[in-house]
Formats: sequence, C-alpha cells, structure tokens
Amino acid sequence: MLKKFECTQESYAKEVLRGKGLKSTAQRLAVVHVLHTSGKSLSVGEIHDGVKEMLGATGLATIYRTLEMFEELGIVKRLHFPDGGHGYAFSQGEHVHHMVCVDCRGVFDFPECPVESFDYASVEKQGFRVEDHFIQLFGQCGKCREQVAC
Amino acid sequence: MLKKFECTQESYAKEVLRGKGLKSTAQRLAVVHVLHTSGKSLSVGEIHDGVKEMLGATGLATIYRTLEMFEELGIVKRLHFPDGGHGYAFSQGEHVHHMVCVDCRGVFDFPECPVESFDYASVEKQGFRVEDHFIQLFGQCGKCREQVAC
DNA sequence: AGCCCAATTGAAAAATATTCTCATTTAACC
DNA sequence: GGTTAAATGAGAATATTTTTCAATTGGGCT
Repeated sequence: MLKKFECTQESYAKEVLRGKGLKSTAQRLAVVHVLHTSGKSLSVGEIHDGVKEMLGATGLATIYRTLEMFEELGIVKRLHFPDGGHGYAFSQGEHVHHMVCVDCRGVFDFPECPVESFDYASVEKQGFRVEDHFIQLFGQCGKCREQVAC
Repeated sequence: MLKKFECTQESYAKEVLRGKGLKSTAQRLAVVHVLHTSGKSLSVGEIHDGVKEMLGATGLATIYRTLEMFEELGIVKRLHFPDGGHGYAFSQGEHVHHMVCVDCRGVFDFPECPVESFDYASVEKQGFRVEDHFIQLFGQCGKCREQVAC
C-alpha cells in the first residue's frame, strides 16, 4: 500500500497494530482515516462507504472485523445514541470519554473523568465492586447551536 | 386480565401508562414482571421467553414495541455490555444509573449521579453544551465475587 | 527485489435481530 | 354489556452481523 502523507492517527494505529503483531492493511488504515477525518461518529455502513470511496470494493465483513478489533485495541470506541442506534468514533488512548452532538453526531473528546474521583462507598456496601465504567455525554456542539434560532 | 397480587413495580408501570392514556395490557405488565423479578438485565429473547411462560404464545413484535415504549417512559433502561450486546433492565424513575455485574448481568441501582456536580467548564469552552449523559458501571456483585477463589 | 507464509480479505451464504403489515382481539370508558 | 381506539399476533420483509473458505497480501527474511 502506498501512502504519501500519514497523519498522527494513522501512525498511532500502525504502531498499536505492530505492537500486537497485527498487519497494517490498507483497509484498516482506511477505517482509521475515514473515522478520524469525519470527526464524528459513523455507522458501520458509513464507514464502509468511506472505505470503498478510498479503496474501491471492500468487503463489509472486513469493516466489522476491523471495528471489533480496533475496539479491543482502544483505537475506536463504540458509542450509543438515544434512538437506539450506535456508531464508532476514533479514540486515541484508553481512558477518554466522549461527548456527542445529538444533531450532527460530532464527537468531542473529554479527557477528564467525572467518575474517577467518585466515592463508591454507598454502592460497595451492597457488595458490588466497581471495576469499569462507560460514560457518554450528549448535547449540542457550537456549530449546531448557532444554526438554530435561540 | 386478572391478577391477584400486584407488586409496586407493576402498579408503578400502570400508573405511568394511565398517565399517558396508554393501556395496561397483560403483555406489558408481564414485561415489567419478568424484568423486575429477574433482578438483572435481560435480552429481548429472554424477556420474550419469560412473557411466554406467563401468558402463553406472545408475539415477539409486542416485546419490541413494549420495550421501546417503556424506554421512552423511563420504565426500562437499555444497557450495553462490553461484548457489544445489550439488554434491558427495569428502572423506576428518570435519573437513576445502573451498575451491572459482568458475570451474572445482575443490575443494581445507583441513585447518586457522579456527573451531576461535575464542572463542564473545560469542555463547554469548546462551545459544546452538555444536556444529558449516559453512565453505566461495570463490576462484580457480591455473590459472584464469593463464587470465585480469591 | 523476490520468496514465503501466516494473517487478512472478499463474496456470498447463513444466522440473527428488528420492523412492518394488517386482520383480529382487548382494555377502558360509558 | 356495547363501543371504539389502541394493542396484539403471525408471519413476511428488512436490516444487521457472523461465518465460511478460497484467494490475496503485508512484512519478515534473504
């Protein structure tokens, strides 16, 4: 695969892949590129379309396989929407949360963790031990707020 | 539909339904019953099975329709799991978060909101206005912790 | 630069999951 | 008990995801 310019996100993905002994295929890098340049959360179909635009015919199964793997590697994050749908967003690093604009599905990183410092004493009294958490913020991004009359 | 004993959860659901001019059908109350008595998060199929056990043949579409409606009414909450799957849990009241045991999928309420008091200044500087959030805690419940050798 | 081989992909089928349609049934109100 | 809009059931239709396996390819080696 030839590629003149490579952005940080793609280099990052290649590094993670190499570290695990996995191949940096054109399809995988295309998924990173599509997700990152869009700046928002995309559905599997949208990612597939974006990759096809870059590489031509591409199997849908590859997209599914790549996303599953990328999620385990922490390269993408699966986000859920109020309407029941879900999408994927590029996500560099392990513990980053995301805000999603409910209008444009734009994704914004949220490095501080509101839960990190939280005192679970009350719930751990029930015998439950908290090991992980999933947080997602919803709202409106600046652009979308401007577009509606207030 | 006849029903001798009615638990708080079912009365609650009936009240919410009546308030919206919706019917308290046997199928709907069975969904509440199955979810609540299980005490854990159930898949659509598991809920369907539980309802069939109570009422006999029941259409799967009804289960989907009921769950979608109940989620909007705040009677159930859709939860997401690390493996990509999802399930539904009974949820009384609007702003309750849930802890899920990753072993038994048991659901525990979590009334305090770790995000409520959080200062979004840093992210709102980007122009984003936070309107809502989704939080889910993962871990192990007391019972499941006892069952594994430590 | 070319060879090798395990990893990856594509294409289509299979398996799952969800939604839709419409004739029939039922809860709630009188 | 009768009426009526709302809800259900059954199955078809659609959408989504996974699997299978032969063909292809990236990356290490020389």
